[in-house]
Amino acid sequence: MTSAPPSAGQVALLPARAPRGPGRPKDQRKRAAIVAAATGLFMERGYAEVTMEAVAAAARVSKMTVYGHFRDKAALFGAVVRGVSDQMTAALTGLPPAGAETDLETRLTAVGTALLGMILSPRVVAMSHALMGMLMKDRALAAAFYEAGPGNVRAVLARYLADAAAQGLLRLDAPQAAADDLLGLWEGDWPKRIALALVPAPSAGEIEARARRAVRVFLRAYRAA
Amino acid sequence: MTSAPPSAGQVALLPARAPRGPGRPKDQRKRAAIVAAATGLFMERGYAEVTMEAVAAAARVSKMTVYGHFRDKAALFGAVVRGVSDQMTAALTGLPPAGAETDLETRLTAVGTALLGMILSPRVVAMSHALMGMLMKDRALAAAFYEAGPGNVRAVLARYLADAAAQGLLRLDAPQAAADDLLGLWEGDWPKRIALALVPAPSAGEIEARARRAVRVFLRAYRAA
DNA sequence: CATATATTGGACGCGCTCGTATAGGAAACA
DNA sequence: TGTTTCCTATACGAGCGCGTCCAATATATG
Repeated sequence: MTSAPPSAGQVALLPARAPRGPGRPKDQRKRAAIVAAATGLFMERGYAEVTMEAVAAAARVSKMTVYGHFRDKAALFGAVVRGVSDQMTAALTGLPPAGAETDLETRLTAVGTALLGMILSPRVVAMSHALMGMLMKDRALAAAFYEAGPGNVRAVLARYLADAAAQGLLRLDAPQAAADDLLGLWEGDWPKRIALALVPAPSAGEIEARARRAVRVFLRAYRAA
Repeated sequence: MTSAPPSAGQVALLPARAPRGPGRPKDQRKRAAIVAAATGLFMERGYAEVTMEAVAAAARVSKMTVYGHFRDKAALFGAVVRGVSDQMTAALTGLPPAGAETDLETRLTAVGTALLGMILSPRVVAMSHALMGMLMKDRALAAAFYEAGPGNVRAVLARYLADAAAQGLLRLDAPQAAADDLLGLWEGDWPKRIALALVPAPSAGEIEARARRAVRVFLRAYRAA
């Protein structure tokens, strides 16, 4: 097949085993460089359009080194997915200023601004699209990624809203559904339009304006009476 | 390149010129069969994963006939995009029961149910994803498709909401933005989860329930006081 | 009927990419 | 120092899909 669906074999983790053998150990920085280069390329071109030679060149490494670290293209892609998932979770856990000292509208706007700042970057949009393209062929990996990525965002946001409801700031039946609604309002069809390059990359100001507007609409529907 | 980005050359329209030359004219039914087969295949597999031979076989036609109707793979894809766009517009123009005799909530729920019934079909989800994959490489074609597809949906819905506002049923500043909100609430991240096969194809009941819930939230935010 | 074009089926060249093989040099252990 | 393993560079086999060529046949027009 010209561009086979990656079954994305077992991902080789970075700190797997200590270099306990004799002889020269594998250079983990080269490995990181390979993953970084592959991530960038997969992000902006998609799986099929990226050749292993291009990855090697971008990582300034011999192609054989790439195959030394990863059995095949699918395994490399698996490592990329893993890395992106980890990045997503890490980026989000630090975000929400859980304190209730400031206005809920202000806090939600801040969260939305940060989130959209990540999600609406053209590179990230392109990547998540390419990513989904491959994940659609591997349900197990897809589930793992969704849990670590979008699913985690949903869960964190749902907890956040549930807390606010517990404090009497919101009136909502299902936090999960409300989180869905807020995310839907935040995103709209901007990802589509950005992916198709119908609009330029949104500025920080535009992003904050969109986050704020969506929060206002959301609160009109969910604010406690 | 193994799977080149389709620049999607000029699309050959169906009723272009009458068969005014001497000799045997091209069989337009074969052409239609080719486009239909290609649409189905591109929908469920994506551009790179579909071979011209597969298209020919699915259309029960010789490969040479395919190349007789379309210069190359990109041109065939362009025809597919064109056809899908036309289908979308056609399907939507007949939808909204513009009469104001029934409840606005009921009417919007009906529109949303019909829309989601189209959009959330796993085949359509997969197709729109594959479609975007190629369109991301051809801005002109992307714009044309967006205008005919999602953009048109937005525009129609915005007009619909503006009408309702003119009748005093809604209170909204920007119909376009409100339409965005409603669409965002309708979709949520269901397309993502369906694309990744994390949830089975939604039943008609689930679709209507989702449409109704989203409309209720929307109206809480936008209903006239 | 004569003519021009469409369609078929098979075969094939071309270019591309994956993944492997090989050999020499580099770097980390003991 | 010696040994083991890694890294590089290059070449190469194998497979695959695009697009073309060809000879034979079918089907429309004038």
